[in-house]
Amino acid sequence: MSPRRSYDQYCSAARALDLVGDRWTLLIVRELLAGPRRYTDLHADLPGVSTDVLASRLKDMERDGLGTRRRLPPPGAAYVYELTERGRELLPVLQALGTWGEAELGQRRPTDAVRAHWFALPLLRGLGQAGEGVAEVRLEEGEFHLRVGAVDGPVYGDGPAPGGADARLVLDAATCEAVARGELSLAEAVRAGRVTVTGDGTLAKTLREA
Amino acid sequence: MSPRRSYDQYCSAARALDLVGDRWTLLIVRELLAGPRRYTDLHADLPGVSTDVLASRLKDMERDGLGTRRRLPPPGAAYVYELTERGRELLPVLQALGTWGEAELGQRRPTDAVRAHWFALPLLRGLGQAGEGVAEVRLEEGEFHLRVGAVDGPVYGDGPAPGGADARLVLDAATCEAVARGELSLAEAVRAGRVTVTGDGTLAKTLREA
DNA sequence: CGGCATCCGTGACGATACTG
DNA sequence: CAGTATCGTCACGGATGCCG
Repeated sequence: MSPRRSYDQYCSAARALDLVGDRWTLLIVRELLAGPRRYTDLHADLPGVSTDVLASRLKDMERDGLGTRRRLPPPGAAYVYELTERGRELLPVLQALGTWGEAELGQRRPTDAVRAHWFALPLLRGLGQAGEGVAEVRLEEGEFHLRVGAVDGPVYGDGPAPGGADARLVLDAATCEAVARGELSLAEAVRAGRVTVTGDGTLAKTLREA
Repeated sequence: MSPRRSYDQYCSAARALDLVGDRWTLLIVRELLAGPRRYTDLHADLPGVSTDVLASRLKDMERDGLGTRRRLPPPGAAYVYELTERGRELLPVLQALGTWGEAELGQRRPTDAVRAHWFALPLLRGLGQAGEGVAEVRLEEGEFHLRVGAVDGPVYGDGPAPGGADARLVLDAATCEAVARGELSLAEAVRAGRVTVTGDGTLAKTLREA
C-alpha cells in the first residue's frame, strides 16, 4: 500500500491529484469506465504496467472510494474490479485530458499499443452532440458500445450492447483515428460517408441528419 | 532532463498524461495560469517541490511547448516562466480536476499550505456563470484578480487588476473555503450577503442580481 | 540573492519469478 | 487466474554549494 504521499495543499485540484495523480491511476479509471474488468484483462489492456503496481493502484482506489472489488457468482467465480459512482465522476477529467491530448496524438507510432475501446471516449464526445441513447460501434480492431448520456453504470463496454442499441456505427481505422485526433468531427465523418450509421433510434436519425 | 517516459498508447488521454502526468507538472501549470512567475516565486508557492525537480519540469514544459522562459528587461533582469497558448489550454483540465476534487477538500488540515490565488479557479467557475470581464477579489490571505472569459493571456494574477476591474469582490475565509468546497455557489454566497460586490460593470450587476 | 547543479538517502517503479 | 516476492533502477525530496 501507499504511504499516502500528499501535496498538502488546500486546493481542490491538488487534492484530486493526491488521489488520481499517481502513474497509471487515470488509465485504470479509463479502463474501468468500460464496466467490470478482471485483473488479467486490466493487465492486458495496460501494457507496461507491472503486476505489483496494478495491484497496488487497485487497492488504493478501493481505499479511496473510487473502485470496488467483487467476486463474480459461479461459474467463472473470479474477482472483478469496477468503479464506484465517485470513480465514474472522473469521466469529465478524462474527457478534458483527452480533448487536450488530441493535438498530441499525431500518427500512430510503431511502439504504440492500441485497443478498440480507447476510441470510445473520443466518439462519445461526438455522439454527445447528437443526443442520448446506446450506440454500437464496429471498428476493424473490434467492437464496443457506448451509453451516451448514461447517468449510472458504465459509459461504455466491450462487445455489442447487452440490451440492444439505438444506433449502429461502422467506420474504418483511418476515419476513427482522424476523429480521435480531432481533425474530423463525427458529424463531418458521417456527412462524408466515412461512417455508416444504421438503426432507427433518435440517436441514429440525428446523426444521419447532422 | 527526462528520458521521456511514455505510456506508448494510441490514446489522447494517455498522450496528455505523457506530457502533464508527472508529479508537480499540473500544479506548476496552475501557478503559471496566474501569468509570468520567477523561479523563486514558483518554488515558494509549491511547498515540497525540490529545486531540481522544479527546474527539470520547467525544462520539460519548455521542450514540450507548454511554457517559455524569458528574461525580463532591466532593472530587475530576472528570468520569468510563462505558459504558451498551448499551456493555457490546460485550464479545462485543471477545472475538471478541481471540480472533482471539491468533494475531497473538506476542512483545512494543519499540514495544508494555502495561497490566496488557489481560490482563483473555484471563483472563476462561479464568475463564468455571470458573464465576462475582470474581477478583483480581496481575501484575508491576499488579493488577486480574475480575467473571466479571457481568450489570451493569463486567466488570473496576483494583486489588483492592472487595467482596472469591472467588479470587486470582498469575502472572508470561511465563505471562500465553502465556495471552494462546492458547498456554496458564488451566487448563493452573494445572495446571503457573504460576498460584498462593488463596481458598475456588467459583471458586478449580474452578480448582484443573481 | 536568485537560479539553478550536485550529491545523497529513500521510495516508487518496471521486469521477472514464483505461489495459492 | 490473481496476485505476492524479489530485485535492480530511477525518480523524488532535502540539503548543500556554486556562480552570475
